Amino acid sequence: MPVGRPVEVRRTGVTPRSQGAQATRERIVHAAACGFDQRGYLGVNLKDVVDEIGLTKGALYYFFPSKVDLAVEIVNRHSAAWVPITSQACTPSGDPLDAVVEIGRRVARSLQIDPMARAATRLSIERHLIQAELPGPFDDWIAALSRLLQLAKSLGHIHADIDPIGTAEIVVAFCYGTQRISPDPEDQAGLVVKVDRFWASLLPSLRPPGARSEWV
Amino acid sequence: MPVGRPVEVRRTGVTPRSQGAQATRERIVHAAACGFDQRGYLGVNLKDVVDEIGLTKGALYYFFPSKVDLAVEIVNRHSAAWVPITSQACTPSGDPLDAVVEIGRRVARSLQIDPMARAATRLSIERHLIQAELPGPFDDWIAALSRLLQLAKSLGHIHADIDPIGTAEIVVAFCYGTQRISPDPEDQAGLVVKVDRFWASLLPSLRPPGARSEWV
Amino acid sequence: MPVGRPVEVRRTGVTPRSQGAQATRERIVHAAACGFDQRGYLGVNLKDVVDEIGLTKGALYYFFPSKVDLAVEIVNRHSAAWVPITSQACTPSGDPLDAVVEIGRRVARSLQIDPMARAATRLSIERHLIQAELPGPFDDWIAALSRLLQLAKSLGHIHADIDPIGTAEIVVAFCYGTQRISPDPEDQAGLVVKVDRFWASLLPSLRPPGARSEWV
Amino acid sequence: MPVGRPVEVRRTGVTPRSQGAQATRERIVHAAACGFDQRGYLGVNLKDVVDEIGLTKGALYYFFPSKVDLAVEIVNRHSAAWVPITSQACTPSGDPLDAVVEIGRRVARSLQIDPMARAATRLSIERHLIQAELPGPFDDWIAALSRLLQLAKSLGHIHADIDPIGTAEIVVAFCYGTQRISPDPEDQAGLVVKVDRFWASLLPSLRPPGARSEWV
DNA sequence: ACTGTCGGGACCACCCGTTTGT
DNA sequence: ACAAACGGGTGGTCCCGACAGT
Repeated sequence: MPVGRPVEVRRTGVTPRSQGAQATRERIVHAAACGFDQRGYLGVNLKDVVDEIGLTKGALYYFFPSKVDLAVEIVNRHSAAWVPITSQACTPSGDPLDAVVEIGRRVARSLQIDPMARAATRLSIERHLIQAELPGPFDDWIAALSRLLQLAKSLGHIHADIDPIGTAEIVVAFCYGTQRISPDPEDQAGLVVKVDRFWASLLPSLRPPGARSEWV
Repeated sequence: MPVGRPVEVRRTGVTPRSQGAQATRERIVHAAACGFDQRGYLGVNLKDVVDEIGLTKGALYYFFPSKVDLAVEIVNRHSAAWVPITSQACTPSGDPLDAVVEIGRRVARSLQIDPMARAATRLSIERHLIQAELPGPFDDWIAALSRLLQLAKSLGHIHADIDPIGTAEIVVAFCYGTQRISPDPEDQAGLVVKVDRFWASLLPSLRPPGARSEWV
Repeated sequence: MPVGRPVEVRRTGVTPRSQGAQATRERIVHAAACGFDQRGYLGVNLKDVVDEIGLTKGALYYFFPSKVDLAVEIVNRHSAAWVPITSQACTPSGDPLDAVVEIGRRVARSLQIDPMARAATRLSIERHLIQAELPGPFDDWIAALSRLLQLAKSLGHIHADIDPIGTAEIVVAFCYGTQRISPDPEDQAGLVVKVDRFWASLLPSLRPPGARSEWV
Repeated sequence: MPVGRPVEVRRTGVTPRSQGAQATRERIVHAAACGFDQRGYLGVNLKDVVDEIGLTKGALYYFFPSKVDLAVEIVNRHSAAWVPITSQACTPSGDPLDAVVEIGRRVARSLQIDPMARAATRLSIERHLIQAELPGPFDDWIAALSRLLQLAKSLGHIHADIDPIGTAEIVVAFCYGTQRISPDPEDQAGLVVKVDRFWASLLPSLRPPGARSEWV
């Protein structure tokens, strides 16, 4: 129910602060996302979130009726943001294997630079601790990869005995594991680099002899 | 009255009466480990742990003065248990690459069947939420893999341009990610299978042309 | 909804709504002071304090993040309240010995009628049980008395061989001991009377022959 | 060292450890008394007491069914120990005023060197925190002083308008206050000195003109 | 008789998500 | 949008007791 709000506000002047209200809401979501990313759902307490941005609990509650609503908003927002990433590369033109790699790079970059993306994936994985219906993590990503790999297989770009779903899961698991295993949470700069290295190791065994692309 | 200690009360001479106490302590550690594995450090509350095994907070306090002591015990116990796993395969005899794969299988099996191992790795990764000095996760595992890969490289069993440390990190990240990403925490039965599939995908690109082993 | 604040909600312009809040805070401090006075720091449990004034633990936590904060507030408040008592009588005009007696009477009256004063002195003395930097008890009182006695000595109002500091300590020790030794904590009505009796016994031996004042 | 336990031990040999048992009991009482003296009844926890003397809670519980029993034992032991102090000086021979002073010195010395005495007085004063029937503090001391002062008055050794009970209370209050007010609990070495100084200040105003004794 | 192991249960300070009035 | 207050926990502490060894 917090979502709706007609943003058209439009002059009036009666609600002079609703302009800054959206910004405030944004700041709340961002601060909460940083917390969720680093300490998880249970590790975040709302007092710290609002203290960090100079607000009070009342202000937070004005925008989000509860803590779970905050989590839901972050996850939903992330799902929406990832739709283009996982879908746009699925064009029939071009090598589907290149699309697979490209999607991986985009996801890695997103996780690397966007605390919201990291928070959303973490919240998805911790969703059994949150009393709300949250989507599983990486579902659409795995689906997109599977489709592309299947396509590549039918085109003969990868070995016939490759399991698309299994391979997709390998990729996703590696990516998530790499992000979470980092000893220093701030040192996630190398995620894209590591993903590239991963592909460099994996691709040769996917491709049948003779195939070649700009990767590796 | 607890459960039925199956142990035959062997008179080893070591603390005769502590037999039942040790069993109790074991039950506490096990229950706590299951909780930490599934819900993380913050997601576990001690009341539930002791309720589950029919004890009281007082009993728990007798064995573990605090929650962090429980976590530390679990992590230390796991570190000790993994030493043989990560070290014994490093014999000079045999293909080091086989040793790498074998270690991975053992680790995977350990994570698959042993809640303590899962709890310990999770606690290590969450160690910034726990005020105690906890070792980083998988440190020794990565070290062992790196050494073996370096050895394999010097023996010419893998490509000359393979980065041992980077590859080791890939393996570990994949393994951890696979374990954590599972939608159903109980359905971790497939971990070993997935790891095998992972190796099947990765090994061909590591080996130089002509090399062959019983794997793949 | 708590009780009925009797205060007439004067629109002084200073923090309009904090009117009731200040009153609540006052009630908390007062109830806590009564507890500390009668049962000491460890003898007070916060639940009883808030129950007594019809509040909840949350309300207390809003004003005082911890029990020690409550103690610190009480001690600080008392220190501030005693400054005029121990300093205002130090005027050059008049007999310094009269000032000494007068200060003693005021302190006694304060301890007799003000639970906060009693609580503060008790907390100061128990300060090694409280993890906070608390001032020692009666420090300023002893200092003021010493100064006055020194002055009286230099004026020849008391014997030349009187030790100002030692005498000041005697007075203070007597006063504190009398307050604490009372079998019935409620029957502290006689403190001023006892202090007067004390002075009646002590003064004659302080004064050199021939000196006289309105006391005794 | 307190009273005089019959040390003759009872040959037999059937209870070989009862020798050390009494010593153990003594050590418990002593350690507890030190704790009660410094931190009060509530400030002492039995675990620390037994840890300090290398025992376990079970051992303590064997000797003292509960914490209050420990306190009661200490208070009773002290009461017995003080009987000679407060009574022996009441002989008709000699100046009763000297006896008053002498009693004060003995009490002061006892409080100064004997943690058990300090603990007992403190426990007596805190007796409303302890669910047990404990005697009030200093009762017999005040009674003895009152009697002596009354005698001195009837003998004309002190002013006719001196109130024996009131003066006794002054002395006791001063003594207790001095002991408790010390900033450093270990620095109670000066108690006897301070008491002497107190008498030096007080005695001249008690004695009628012309009286004299070895004091002051 | 004396001592230690193991465990019970109540309580406490503190924390924190939430809500109301303004 | 904030100040004020709620209330249900949570981890931790501690006094105590039941036995089991010596």
